[in-house]
Amino acid sequence: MSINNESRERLIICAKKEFLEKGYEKASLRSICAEAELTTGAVYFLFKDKAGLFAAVVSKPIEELNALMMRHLAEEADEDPAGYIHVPGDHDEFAAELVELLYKYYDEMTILLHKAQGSGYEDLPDKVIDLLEKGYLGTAERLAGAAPGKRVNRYMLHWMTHIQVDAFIHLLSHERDKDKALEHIKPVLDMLVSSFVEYVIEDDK
Amino acid sequence: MSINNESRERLIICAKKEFLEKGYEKASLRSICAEAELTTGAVYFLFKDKAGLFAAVVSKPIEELNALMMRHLAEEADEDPAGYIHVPGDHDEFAAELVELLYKYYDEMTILLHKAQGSGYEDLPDKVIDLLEKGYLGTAERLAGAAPGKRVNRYMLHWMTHIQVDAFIHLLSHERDKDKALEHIKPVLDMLVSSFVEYVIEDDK
Amino acid sequence: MSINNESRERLIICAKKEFLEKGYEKASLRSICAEAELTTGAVYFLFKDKAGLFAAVVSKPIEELNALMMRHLAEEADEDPAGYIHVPGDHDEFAAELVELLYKYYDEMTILLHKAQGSGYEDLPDKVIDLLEKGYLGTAERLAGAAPGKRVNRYMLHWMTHIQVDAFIHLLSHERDKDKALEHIKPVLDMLVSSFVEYVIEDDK
Amino acid sequence: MSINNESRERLIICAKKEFLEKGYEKASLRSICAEAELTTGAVYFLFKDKAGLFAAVVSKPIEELNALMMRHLAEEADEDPAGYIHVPGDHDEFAAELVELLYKYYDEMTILLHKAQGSGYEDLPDKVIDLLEKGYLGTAERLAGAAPGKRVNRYMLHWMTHIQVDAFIHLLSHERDKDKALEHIKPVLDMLVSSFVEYVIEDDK
DNA sequence: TATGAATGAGATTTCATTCAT
DNA sequence: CATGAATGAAATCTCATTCAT
Repeated sequence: MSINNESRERLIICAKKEFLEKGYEKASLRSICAEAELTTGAVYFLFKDKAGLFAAVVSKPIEELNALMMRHLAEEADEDPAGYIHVPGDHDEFAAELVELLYKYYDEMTILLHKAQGSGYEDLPDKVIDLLEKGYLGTAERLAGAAPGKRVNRYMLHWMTHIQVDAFIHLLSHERDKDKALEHIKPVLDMLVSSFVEYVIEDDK
Repeated sequence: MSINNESRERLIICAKKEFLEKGYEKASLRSICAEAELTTGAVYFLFKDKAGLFAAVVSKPIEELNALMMRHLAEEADEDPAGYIHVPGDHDEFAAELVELLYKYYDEMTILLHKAQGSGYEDLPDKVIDLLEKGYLGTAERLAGAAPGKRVNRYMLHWMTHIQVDAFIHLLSHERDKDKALEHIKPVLDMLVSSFVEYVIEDDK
Repeated sequence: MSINNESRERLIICAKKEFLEKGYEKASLRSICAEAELTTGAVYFLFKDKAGLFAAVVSKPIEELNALMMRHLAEEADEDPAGYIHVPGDHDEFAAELVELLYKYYDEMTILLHKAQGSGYEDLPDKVIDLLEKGYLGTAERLAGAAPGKRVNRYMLHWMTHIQVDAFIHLLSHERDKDKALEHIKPVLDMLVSSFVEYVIEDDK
Repeated sequence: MSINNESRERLIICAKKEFLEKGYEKASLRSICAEAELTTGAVYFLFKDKAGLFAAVVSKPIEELNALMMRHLAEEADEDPAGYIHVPGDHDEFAAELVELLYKYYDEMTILLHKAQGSGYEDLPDKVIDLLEKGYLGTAERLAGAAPGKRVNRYMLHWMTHIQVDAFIHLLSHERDKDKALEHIKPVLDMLVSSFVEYVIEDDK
């Protein structure tokens, strides 16, 4: 890209710190710039505005997260519905990749999850949930279709998708160590997968 | 004394609206007062400051919530551990009361859950989780103690308490109708209670 | 006076404290009234306004001080000019009375001297100096008139009156104990009286 | 850099005027900025805050005053104690320099002496007195040591230092013309120097 | 006598943003 | 590529004062 990435990067690092401490709205461009030994004008030259600076901090993690989600969803669509018969450890691979990503961008994820109010990115979890829910809906319908007298409970589908996402958010908020995180997430996923079939697919009427 | 609470109440109503729209920090005393047709000075006379006004909006709901939690916890402590063997519909009574309360103070609860950043009340869910977790730990230990070769998985205990609380938050955020909410919450609770025994109580080592 | 002096007096006591701590301008009627367990309205009923409350705190000490000054000046006017020939201990009597008064109203005097900015009483020392200077001018002129080739240096007269007053202010600011104060003031007065003759009465041309 | 100090200087000039009129606390940034045809934000950019603006007004005079004091004290320390035997006109040189400085910064000095309450600079005279007193204590002790049966009266030392400083404050407050001021101060200094030896050095017990 | 309610004006400060250079 | 200067709007809060009751 540009020749002098130095100021840009210094600004991103300092912004990350400030956003993490104070949240998007309370973060002060002045403080960020003072820390980066630049003036506020530089932000407007390099990033257009405060929102642009925030985007520069979080966009790469978001893109990688999106890519991972899409791959996960595509794989799930290819799967045989029978695969949803619960086998403990099923989703370990995806979970491992996700955890890897989440902890690689620990600060950025923390900002996105807890410090993004007012930034236009505050609804990332909701977006992820929507995305996943659509994918899971296909699976659930195939499952329900294959069993007579069954149908999908849409509220439970949404909620279970929600707590699945929440499980990772919770993990990130409560466990700073990646390896311990991987240990924690296993029974959680088992529970989620097993409950999915039992509570999302309900008796017709 | 204060027979004439009119201004006070007008202020609370307008504040509720503003907090709901903009969140605690972005809420403007000026706007609130303009809407209530009073000057900002009136806020400082009637409530001490912005925080005091916020407290006036949310304190009653919080107190009632706390009282309900305490009662719930006390009842649970009295229960026979055998009671935890899952019978669908088990916790319906408590759930019903809780839903009743949550929807009675729908706006206030929404504010507390999503719009309280910076107010000193932002950690209400965490506090509730802590409270419940302590109560549930007792139950879980009695359960584990009664079964040989079992022990409590503390991370799962915390997480399951977390998603239980989250279940109600989710409900409030996604379903405006109280009766539908009651329908939604039933299978959720069933799942929670049943999974609790299975995943919180794990094999020793 | 009025039947119920209680509120009035409580207000005066609390006001004295507040003025002493914060000075006239920074003193807050609200704080004073809160401390006195009354409302601000009471001040306006009992004292007209903030200035009136201040006056109520300081007027008695001022009156007594004025009375003492007048007496001192009258006595001095009666004196034989020869009396100004310096005899150490000369003015001890007046000094003792003044010190007595100053320390009887220690708080009030402190307020008047250091905490009265903005109250309309900030120039008390100047007024006292003016008063004394007029009296001393008579004495000085009689003295100069009695000695050929001598005249009064007006600037020195003013300055010496100034430091005489200042001597008492200084005393009050640096010595809380009345008896020690009386010890300190003696050589000061000796110096002042002796220098008076020497420097206020100068050679003609 | 700052070739364009225009706003900064306009602000300082207007601030000086406002502080002189109303004192530090009552001075209004709004008024200052309105007069300077700038917004209050400019003050916060150019000086950090109200205190910073005040400092910008008075810091140079203070530094020069301090430098002069130090030089005076250093010279005095070098002097032969015998030098204290009173020769009228002794200290004229120092006095002349001091008066020069005081009248060069007439407005700033007036602000510092009478309008600085609340600014953190209100105790300038006390600081000067402390500084001088320490220097004079050395002189007084050498003097007392050289004469058998004599000792230093600390209260008189402090008070005489106080009135020395006060003499210049008095001068500044009562005489706007520098040359007349120089005339006035001469006999004052004579009196001070001569009384110093007589009243600060007292008989032992 | 005194209260409780409210005003209205003012205070300092902070912020994102702009723009000529 | 970045600075330095400045804006303008908004923020919370504090105060002396008033007045019907």
